[in-house]
Amino acid sequence: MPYWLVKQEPTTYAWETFVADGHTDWTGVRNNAARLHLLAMQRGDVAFYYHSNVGLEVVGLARVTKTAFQDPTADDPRWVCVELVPEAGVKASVPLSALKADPRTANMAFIKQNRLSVSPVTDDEAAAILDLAGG
DNA sequence: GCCAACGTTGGC
DNA sequence: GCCAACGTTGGC
Repeated sequence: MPYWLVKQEPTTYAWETFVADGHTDWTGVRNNAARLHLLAMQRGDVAFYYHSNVGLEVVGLARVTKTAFQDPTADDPRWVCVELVPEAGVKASVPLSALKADPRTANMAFIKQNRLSVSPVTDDEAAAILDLAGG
């Protein structure tokens, strides 16, 4: 089961807003590496939800409910988005500092390339994040 | 406010 | 096709 990490600034679209909405189309990705990750997402995959800029922590888990389709906010039809629904909040949010400090997560793609808005998470990394989040 | 990392653009 | 310049993003 593949895992992912999506990040968003809470001032733009906070986890709490996402929960209130019940679902969202993950639009606005304009980076080719992130685009390839969107295309690789399968229905049922879990994505960790990370607050960038403000908060700097993993705050919840989302589930992919629609695989990649054309991003309606883009002129170029190459850009795609997926639909996500909030799955669960985490017991304890996991700060970036904890991810960096833990050898199990210190080498995550997300940490090495923090500008990527969608990045893959390995099974081991996902287990470690869930552990840090209190299960 | 600064700097590092990365992608894009444009001149050659 | 290369590479310097620039813009954007994100963390500190």
